[in-house]
Order: sequence, then structure tokens, then C-alpha cells
Amino acid sequence: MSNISRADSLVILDFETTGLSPNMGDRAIEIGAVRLVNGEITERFQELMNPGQRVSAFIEDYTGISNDMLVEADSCEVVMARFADFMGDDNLIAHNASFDKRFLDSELERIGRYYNGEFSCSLLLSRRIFQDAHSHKLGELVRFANIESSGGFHRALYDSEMTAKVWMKMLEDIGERYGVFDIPFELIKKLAKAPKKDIDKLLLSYAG
DNA sequence: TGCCAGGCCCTCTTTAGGGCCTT
Repeated sequence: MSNISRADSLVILDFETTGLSPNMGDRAIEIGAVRLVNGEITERFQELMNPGQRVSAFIEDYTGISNDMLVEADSCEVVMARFADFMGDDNLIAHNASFDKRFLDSELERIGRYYNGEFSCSLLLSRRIFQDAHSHKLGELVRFANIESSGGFHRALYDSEMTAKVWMKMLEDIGERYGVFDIPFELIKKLAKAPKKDIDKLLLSYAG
């Protein structure tokens, strides 16, 4: 898989986990991802994985993923090896990417796998592009952008698909408002880090 | 013993604090 450094060929991923911090012993329990090419979802990946520890009642309730389901799943090591093959060196997107990147790095390090893609964050971008949204939680952004939803949040594939749709809505919005339709990943990364006051200037510099 | 994330972002800021977002 070649590294295509453009915003129109991406892997959008989402982890469900035992908790918030791999540094505190938390592990992944599900990975979901879609590959987005030219604005279309071309591939999907979703697997549960057995973290080797019981998950809390909170996580069972929050995700709908039970300990019984995880006992039947392949180990994190086996599943993450398959996921590493899936994502290749594509650039990556996640909602609140700092969270998913910590788990991706932690789980891949355990199996000696690495990736060459770059990460960007739909949460950071939405705070700049959808500044009128009263919340930037994934579910709230789906409503804000009038994206059709069955409400199945907190499962990895569903959340990655919703993140992909929010992502495409933001790119559409940039096209409509600024006339910028061909957005390199380098610009995405700049946008996600730029002060809000600089967003107009940055995008207008790419227009025309 | 008791506690336990971490990065971003705003503001009553910068010698800091607290809310937002992810599970």
C-alpha cells in the first residue's frame, strides 16, 4: 500500500477500549475502520479482540460489548496484525485522534508493527470548520451536519463510518465556502492546528 | 496511602485552572 498523501484516500478508524489510557493498562477491545477514496467508502474493517482482561460493567453498558463476546474473539495481537495489513501506510483520521493514536501505537508496539501514515483529527478540524456547532461530540456533529443516523454509536465500525461522513461534510463545506476542492493532507494538518482566526486566511490562500 | 489520561482550548491567562472530547 503506497502512502497517498491526499485527503481523498484515507483510513478513518475508531477503537473501543477497556478504558481511557493504555499507560494505565487499558487495552483495545474492538477496531473499526473505513477506507475513503475519492469521497467514497471503498473498504470496511471491524473486529472484536480479546484483551486478556475482563471489561467493566460501565464499558459493557457503554459499548454493548460484553465479556462473553470478547471471550470468543481473537487476541489483540492477532487482530491488530490483520488491521495493520488493512491500513497499510494510508493517512489516518479519528475523532479525537490523540485518543485513538495512543491505543494504535500501544497495540502495534506490542506486536512489533509500525505505520508510516500521518494522523489528523476530525474533532480538531470540526472545531474550526463547524464553529457554530454547540458541541463537537461525534453524535452532536452528525446531527449538526444533518447526516442520517440509526443511532448505533459506540461501536467501532459505526463510529468510524459516522466520522467519515462528518469528515466529508466538512470538506464539502470548505468547498462551498472557500472554493477549495482539492485539499492535500498537508493542508488538513495545518487547518487542524491553526488558530481559529487564521482559518479564513489559510483557506483563501488555497482558493483559486 | 491514595490516587490514577492526555491533548486541546478558552480565559477572570502566561508563575493557572477548568471544560471538552475520547473509552
